[in-house]
Amino acid sequence: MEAQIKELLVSNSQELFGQQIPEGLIQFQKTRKDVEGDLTLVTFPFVKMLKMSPQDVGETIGRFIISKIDDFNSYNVIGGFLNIVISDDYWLNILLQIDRNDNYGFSAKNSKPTLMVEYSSPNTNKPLHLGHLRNNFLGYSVARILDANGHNSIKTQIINDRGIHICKSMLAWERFSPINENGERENPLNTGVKGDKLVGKYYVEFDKHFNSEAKEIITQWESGSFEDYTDDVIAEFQRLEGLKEGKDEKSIKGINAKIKDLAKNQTQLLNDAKEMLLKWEARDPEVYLLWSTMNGWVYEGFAQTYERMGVEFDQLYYESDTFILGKELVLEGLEKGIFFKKTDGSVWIDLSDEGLDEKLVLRSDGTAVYMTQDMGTAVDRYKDYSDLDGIIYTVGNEQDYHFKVLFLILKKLGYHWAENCYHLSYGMVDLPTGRMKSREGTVVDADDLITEVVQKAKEMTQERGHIEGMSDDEREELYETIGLGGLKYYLLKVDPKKRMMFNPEESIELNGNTGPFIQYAHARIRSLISKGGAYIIPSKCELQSEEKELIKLIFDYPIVVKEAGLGYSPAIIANYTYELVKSYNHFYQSITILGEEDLDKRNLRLGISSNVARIIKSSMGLLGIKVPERM
RNA sequence: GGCUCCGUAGCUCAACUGUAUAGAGCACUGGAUUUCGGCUCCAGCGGUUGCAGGUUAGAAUCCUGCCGGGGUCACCA
Repeated sequence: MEAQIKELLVSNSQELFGQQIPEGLIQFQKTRKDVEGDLTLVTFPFVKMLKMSPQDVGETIGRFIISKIDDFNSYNVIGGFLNIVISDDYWLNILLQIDRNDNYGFSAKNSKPTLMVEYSSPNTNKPLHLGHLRNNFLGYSVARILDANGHNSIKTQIINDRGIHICKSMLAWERFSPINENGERENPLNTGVKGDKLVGKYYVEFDKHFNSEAKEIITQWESGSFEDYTDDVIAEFQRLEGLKEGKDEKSIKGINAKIKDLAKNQTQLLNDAKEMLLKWEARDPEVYLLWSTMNGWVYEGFAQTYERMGVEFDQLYYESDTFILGKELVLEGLEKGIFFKKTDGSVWIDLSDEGLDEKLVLRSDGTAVYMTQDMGTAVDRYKDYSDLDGIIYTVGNEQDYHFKVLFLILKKLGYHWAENCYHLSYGMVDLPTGRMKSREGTVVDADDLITEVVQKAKEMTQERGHIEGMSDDEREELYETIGLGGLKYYLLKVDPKKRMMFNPEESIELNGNTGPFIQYAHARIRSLISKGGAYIIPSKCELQSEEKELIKLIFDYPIVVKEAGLGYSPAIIANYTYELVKSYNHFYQSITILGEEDLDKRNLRLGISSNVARIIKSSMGLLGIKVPERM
């Protein structure tokens, strides 16, 4: 429609305005709700060139296109806005076409390049928390949105299964886990504790011992006892102590933190963990067995959580596999002169030309860091999928710098596809009390939260839901659908890029801009449809404003899907669906459907309702949210 | 401190690539059911879009400065 007007104006501009007008001048926008019209042309841009008032431009164009295009009924000009009213027949025809289109809103499958979406990628030594929920829901939804746009998405994650942090939990388990009467140490089976939670417990355990050992060392130093420590360390401690002289409380706090770091580095425990990492990289059988056993527990625990969350992965990557390739890439880059080696043997890249600084890519002891394995992983993925066009990394915005560097390194290594790598950087989830802090015990556990919202959904549904005649299994499934629907919607409705506030009470609300509100609308329409029976959309029928409003919204769906894909933003879908539902509820409240005696009108309203329900189901599906038939 | 992101109603969030009177939800106040599912709908209340300049016919949006907040600048991941 817009293209048609543009064409018409450009080709007739001599006749209309006595001069050629550039196409760029013709700008459309949506008509305001309180103004009559279906499409609005902005006339301000013409004013300067044509030396006409915005109103006159509007009148001229309005008169002209009304005479040329049959579907245009009338127009009005308000200031610099030309509002065009399109005929009811046109909208009816649109609805008819949409109704017939089974794949409405979606592009043809595999019509666009293959893209990989990485999300989740948790540490294997901590259970999943609220932040991971945003990450998982986001990544999974983006993958579905990309599929809807015709891409072939490969959902993946990188399992952080190696590194010093893993060795910490392993060491702690080996040292501090109690032995039961059967001579076994704690495991998920003999404790009944979920695997990821158990390993997480030992990571915390490590930290406890680690800190107390460091404290002892500081006490020792402060009492003037320095045997067992190198001159460097002693000198550094004394330098830091000296710095405290005459400083305010805040600075002293900072210096004390540095002293603590220094002491931590002297602990036996950390040394042992480091040694374990070296052994692991050398594939020491004993360490390897412990490692694979404990990781197995974690995976088992995570799998349960993913299952309940309703997310899945097509392909997994393990750092324990890719870090070696990363190391090879470092050697390669070293030969090419992209990286350089410091005297202690550590390898770096100098990015000062790019306005960044030097970045470590390999430790002096030859072990890999995060960057090393991320390089390896990326290259590995392109090896595995020859048609892979790009990778979308769903990772929090605290890693903006990391990805900037990673993509730059890949580019410097000569991988042209680095340009198609995109960091889907999302904001942190804050609690009303502030940021989640493990030390302060404010971390919201994913499993607990899900259980809580499902429980709440159960209470609410038992109170006022329509669940008579449902089996127990069906009921349980419904509670999951509503609880998780609310949680997902709550986390996805906000622009991913933005930091957001998680209010536990609000997240289980059922009114207003919430998942259950939308789910309810769907269930209500489905109930209506089943009572109303089949319908045929009439080719002629006068439209009421509520009906036309809905057809226009339905008509917007494909554009919304496209925009959500281009912006990697489920929030665009969520906000659209909410608008649609609000508009439908208004319609439902003010217009009789089944009681309507005029068959055409009844059919039309059923047709609109049916398509609204279909889009709710489809769009919520893109968010990974199920919608029930009854609730 | 350098780099970077953000400041919109009491609170949580919208506002496409600049455009008409900056919109929703929650909260608060008042209404609606001879009706198809009231987890609904309607109305009211609530704003100097952090501040000050600039660009533009037009700025929440673009530019500059300031104020306030987050993130990051690890041989952590």
